[in-house]
Amino acid sequence: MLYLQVDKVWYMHTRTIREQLLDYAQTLIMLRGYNGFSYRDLSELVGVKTSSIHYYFPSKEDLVFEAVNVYSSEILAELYAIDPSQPAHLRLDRYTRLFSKALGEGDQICLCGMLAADMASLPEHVRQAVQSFFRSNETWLGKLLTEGRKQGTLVVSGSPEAAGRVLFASFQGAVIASRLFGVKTRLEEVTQAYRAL
Amino acid sequence: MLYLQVDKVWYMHTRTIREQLLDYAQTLIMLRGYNGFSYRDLSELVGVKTSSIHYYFPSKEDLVFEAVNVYSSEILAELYAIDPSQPAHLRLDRYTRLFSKALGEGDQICLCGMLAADMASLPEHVRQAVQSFFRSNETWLGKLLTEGRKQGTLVVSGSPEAAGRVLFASFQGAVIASRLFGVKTRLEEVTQAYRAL
DNA sequence: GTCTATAAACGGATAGAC
DNA sequence: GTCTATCCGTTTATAGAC
Repeated sequence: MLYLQVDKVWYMHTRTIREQLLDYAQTLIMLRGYNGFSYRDLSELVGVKTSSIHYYFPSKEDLVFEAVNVYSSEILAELYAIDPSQPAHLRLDRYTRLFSKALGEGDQICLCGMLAADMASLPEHVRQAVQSFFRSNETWLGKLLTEGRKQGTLVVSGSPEAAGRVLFASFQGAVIASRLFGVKTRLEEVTQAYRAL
Repeated sequence: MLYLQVDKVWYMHTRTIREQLLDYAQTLIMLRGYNGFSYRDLSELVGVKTSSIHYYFPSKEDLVFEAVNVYSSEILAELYAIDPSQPAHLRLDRYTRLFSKALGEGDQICLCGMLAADMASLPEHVRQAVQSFFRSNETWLGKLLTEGRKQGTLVVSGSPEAAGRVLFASFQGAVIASRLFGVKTRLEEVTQAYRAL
């Protein structure tokens, strides 16, 4: 739920049409990918005509660009909100739970993982937004692994940068496999593989 | 190149229309996903009308089902052809090179990884074919890691089954990231992360 | 802002001639 | 087997009234 300041007073805010459109667009991309949903799908979910959607997002590329930026901002905000003073292995558990939310009801995958798969259909500025999301996660995980090794709770080999990239790839692959097999355990198996005995 | 025995004689065989269709379908799926290509695309690539494609593959689901089965058979044949008497870490390098071929000219990802992302658009028997491919790879990698640990060349933690699943997920995620960033190093970083010092 | 109406191309699929 | 012709719903997008 969002709040808006108008005339120095805070009003509770029911989501605008624009917000609803972005929200459902995110869900549909995570479910079926960029080429797997249409303005008609959104139209039926939100209850406006497809021509009204073009008022907010002139083209589908505009819509997906804004959707990926909103998604990225929200996830990264949660990521950077993880208390850095916590032991590394506990922060890794927090990250795993954060990533698990992408699964939704078990039928979704990470929006940026999906768009990375659909990249051949997407314009350059969307690629850059997705790359930015990947890099932020990879860097964060790389630092986490370095501290975990120092603290003796996580097992890492090689450079922290490369290890962060590999770990993020594992999570992306794991969430895809998790949905494919209809199980929730795949993400935790990734975490488990990095835990020191 | 295929060879066919006709009247006790081996003739070199130019690919049939059917074979070309399956071949290009595989490429298009690896490029753009199930919802990202059409019978028209195939029609222009092979040089037959779209109605002729329906002669071989009545529906698009028939086409993708056969494509995933051909792809799976070919990759698994190469996988099982890897000499089991070789040291585990060398077999892992062979696997990495095998998986790298999915990248093509750098613009493709693994067909089964792509279809796993597109799974919400696909029928149940395609899901089972993709699951089967995942399981075969995961099992093979799990055994490999077990032997690598025994031989002291690979670093693994936890059960071999779970480790195989995590490693396969890493490869799937790595090939997606590899294409996203236009680099070829991501797959090797995965291998590197499992190598004992 | 939202609608109706419409455009123009594309989607998978079928019938029937050759 | 391959084609022409066609069906009919879908898709993204625009123009213009309200």
